[in-house]
Amino acid sequence: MTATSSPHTYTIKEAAALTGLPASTLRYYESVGVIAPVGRGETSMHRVYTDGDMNLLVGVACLAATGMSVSDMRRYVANGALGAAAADEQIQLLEERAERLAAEARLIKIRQQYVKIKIEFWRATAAGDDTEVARLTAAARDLAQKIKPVK
Amino acid sequence: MTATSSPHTYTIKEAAALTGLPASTLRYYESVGVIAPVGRGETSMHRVYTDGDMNLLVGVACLAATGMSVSDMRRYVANGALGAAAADEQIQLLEERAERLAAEARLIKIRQQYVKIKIEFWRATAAGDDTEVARLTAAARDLAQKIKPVK
DNA sequence: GTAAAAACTTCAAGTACTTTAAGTCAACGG
DNA sequence: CCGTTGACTTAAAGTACTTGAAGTTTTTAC
Repeated sequence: MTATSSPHTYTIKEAAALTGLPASTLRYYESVGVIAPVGRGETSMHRVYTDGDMNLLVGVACLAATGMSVSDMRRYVANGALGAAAADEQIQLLEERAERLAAEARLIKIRQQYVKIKIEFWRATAAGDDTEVARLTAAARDLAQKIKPVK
Repeated sequence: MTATSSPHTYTIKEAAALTGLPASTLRYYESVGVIAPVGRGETSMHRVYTDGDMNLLVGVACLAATGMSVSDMRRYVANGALGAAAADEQIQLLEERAERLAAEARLIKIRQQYVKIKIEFWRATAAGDDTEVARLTAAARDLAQKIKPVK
């Protein structure tokens, strides 16, 4: 490795591009304590993101994408600093995410079926095929019944 | 119940599941005038969604999914652009929605993998298995790369 | 039947960003 | 050196839901 360090740093714009989070959201997460205050430029007030910051932020972006709340993200990140001691709680937070994702996947399948039926419905409507329109309307209604067992 | 009539109506919960919009959002859209006030039960105050309401709402859900603002949705619906006469446009919207749902399903699978890896990561951390921790850290990073382009 | 549970209602307050306003700082052309 | 362009800063206001509380109604279970 060359020399002491490759202290590669990123501007907020680069950090936004790499995490997929808007710059405004990065500032927001910092302001509400999801992440610790980021370092600033010597002369300017501009935020300077390190590789370590970027690693953390990529993880935070993933959690945000699973719908984790800001307060849970705050907990999760704080626990991350604690290391192995907090493993149990981390696992619990993650298992809640897994459950939510599974439920979401089930609903998406139903919606895909529903959208498919509706496309056929509008084609039949445009074609003036009243019989088919009635059949598809009933099919859509049947799909509603499938929702109940999902609970 | 005798089969004299098939009312083809939906509760707010069914409407929510089929449109993909939460019940609270359906009420909200009604309150801010994106959709006209929905019919109510004879004896109760409960909303009763007809097939016509559902067709409109599915269209609205498509618009919402593409990030259209509430004020634009209001104007769009008021213009009748989501009426029965606009079957072609409905189909166009629904096909975009089908694509979006497919993309969402893919994304959810990736997120499920990410959460799974993170759970394993914390289990390995708790067990002090440094080799496994390193492997899972790398796996999480690889997966993060897959998520970026989708967003 | 009656009684508990689940689903619905409104309204107010909360959440998670997002945008806007007003200003600072750094780089480039003239 | 000076002006202008553009990225950055904070703070406050705005947007689009979301949740909670308190109270009906409908469904379920005995």
